[in-house]
Amino acid sequence: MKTSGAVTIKDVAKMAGVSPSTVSRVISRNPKITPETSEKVLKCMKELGYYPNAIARSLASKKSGTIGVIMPTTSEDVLLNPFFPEALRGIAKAASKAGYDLLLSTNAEKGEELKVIKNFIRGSKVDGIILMSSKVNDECIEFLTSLDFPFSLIGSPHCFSDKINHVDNDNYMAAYELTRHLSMTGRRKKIAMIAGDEKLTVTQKRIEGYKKALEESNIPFKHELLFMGSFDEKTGYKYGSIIADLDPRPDAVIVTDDVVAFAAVRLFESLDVKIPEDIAVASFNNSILSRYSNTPITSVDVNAAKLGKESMKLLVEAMESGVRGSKVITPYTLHKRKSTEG
Amino acid sequence: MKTSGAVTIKDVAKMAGVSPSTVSRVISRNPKITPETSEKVLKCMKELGYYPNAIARSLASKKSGTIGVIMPTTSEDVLLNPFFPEALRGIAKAASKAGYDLLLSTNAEKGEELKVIKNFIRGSKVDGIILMSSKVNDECIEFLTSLDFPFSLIGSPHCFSDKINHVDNDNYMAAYELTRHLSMTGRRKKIAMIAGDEKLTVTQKRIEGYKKALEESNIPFKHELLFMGSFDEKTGYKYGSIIADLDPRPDAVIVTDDVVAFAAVRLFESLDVKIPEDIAVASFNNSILSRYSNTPITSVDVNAAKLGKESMKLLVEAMESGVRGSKVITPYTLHKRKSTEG
DNA sequence: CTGAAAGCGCTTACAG
DNA sequence: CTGAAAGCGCTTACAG
Repeated sequence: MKTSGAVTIKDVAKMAGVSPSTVSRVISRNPKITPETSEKVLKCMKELGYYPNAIARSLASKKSGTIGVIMPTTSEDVLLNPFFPEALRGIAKAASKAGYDLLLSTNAEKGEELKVIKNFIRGSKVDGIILMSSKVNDECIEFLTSLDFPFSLIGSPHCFSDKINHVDNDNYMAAYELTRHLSMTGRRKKIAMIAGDEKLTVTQKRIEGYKKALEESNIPFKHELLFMGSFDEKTGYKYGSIIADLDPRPDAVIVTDDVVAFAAVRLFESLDVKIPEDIAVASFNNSILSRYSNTPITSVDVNAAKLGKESMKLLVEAMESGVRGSKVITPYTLHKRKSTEG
Repeated sequence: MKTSGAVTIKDVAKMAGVSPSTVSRVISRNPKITPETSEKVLKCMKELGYYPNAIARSLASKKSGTIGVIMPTTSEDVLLNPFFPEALRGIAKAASKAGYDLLLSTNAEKGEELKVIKNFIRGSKVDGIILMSSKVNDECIEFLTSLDFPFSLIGSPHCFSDKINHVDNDNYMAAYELTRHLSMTGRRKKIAMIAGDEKLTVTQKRIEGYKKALEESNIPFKHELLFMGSFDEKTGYKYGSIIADLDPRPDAVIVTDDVVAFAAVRLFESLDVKIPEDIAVASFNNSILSRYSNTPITSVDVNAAKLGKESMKLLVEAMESGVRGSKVITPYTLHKRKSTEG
């Protein structure tokens, strides 16, 4: 590691005529230092072009000033979907404000998250961790909880939610509202759902909200109208075509992500199934696709950047004040568009 | 920093009946260690649940095993555009393979990149740096070069390119080909261009390629048909409307990014300017928008993930073998779509 | 308010 | 092939 001249605390101390301890105290703004000495030392630091060695500092102080960010492994999630970059941006901004660096998980292989976390923590590389997605029975959550290591979660934990700092939208309500919107705008026959990976807690919440809304609309829930897929186009084409072929055909479908919804819409249109006349489509994430598609798609904006920002705030509280079990619910926004017009 | 038990090298040494030095050598796979001792030590490490402290290791060895990734500051660039997340993904995968962690720049404010870099380097936090975008007269490049600190650049440097490791597409050729494609499909009147920030080297290259193609097509270059904007929708609407109003109206426009192109296309269509009949549109980045827009847009895929991956490879060579001035040109792919049909 | 000393957990010439 | 010792550049009780 080049340190460009490698001016150390000793050099500064010598030049300022004080001890290294004093210089260290000046760096950490210890209030006991007299303004005069502080000023003197600061001047020498500037003159010598001194930068504290963060690594040495970490070792001595047991604090790294760094946050580990664990992204989901499957690259599709990250690439196709603006959610993760947006959330990451929110995290980065908040981290910068709070004075933390971000260490990214680079686990190329699926299911290596726990390994990465162990490496981060046991290697003393991070003071806290942000988990960017939330699975059912997540071994990472379990591990971090058992260690009482500071972390926060984007999404909702499957259990022990009163012990885990997390930030989420009210996905139950969001799905409920979306489904109700469909039934209120005249879709009362069959409302299908294309959901995501059932291991994700967000999937479960949305399914619950969907069911509840059906119930209140007196539309019976039917298993054969609930499809589980991934956050990709293929899922949209596949289930879109199945839905289009059903007899009687559903008059609405709620989809868990815009990319999927968009693919379904394209498929419907290719079959000359009209949107919203023949079938209404409502979705999540309010990506650029949903806004600007040929047929603009009704979508729920989950505000990923806000989720990221809040997760960082929670983490700071967890690290600095030992807070556990904080829960923040972030508002979502329903954007009604042509795809569900009544 | 919790280290969960905090088993150190000493504990392992004691248990194995060897010196800490030996344990250290086992960790770093020093070939001089006999297989027997190595095995014995390894067993003890496992038994004690020992994980090396990466921070301590960094301090002693002067190597951090982490790479600093400097993203551009303006959040728009990162959010609206799949380029950066995709490139980051490529970097992450390659980093993982090479055994490096990734430290992300979290500079919230514009123009803080140099500060972040200094902090990373002088704090000994990183062994190398990847610059994700390339400006003219970039003070970061200058600083890193003057320090001879290992780094690699995504994009092309403005000068000293034989001293700087970088990976780029042939943006000159890409713009040339795109423009030629327009003229070959019958657009011979006026071909406008909406380019990006003129401080970016990529902008300059693409303008050159555009000019060259015009020249070869015997279409005079006109300053008033070259517009400089940002990578956002506003730019597309703004210049799209100006272009639509020109008399005579250009019969084609080449745009530096899909988001911008898409906005322009929308604007044209709102004015009943037909695409591709009245005006052809060609663009860069091959995002989901360009593929699935109402009117699919011809676009150049720059293969951001590949750029990221290659930049990491270059950096590894720079760090481990002292390589400077390597240059990798990554292939692009031109996807011809309806927006430029002849 | 400041300094001397010990220590954070490793690595690495230097001996042997 | 292995060990003892010094050192990486800080921080932090402990004295005074």
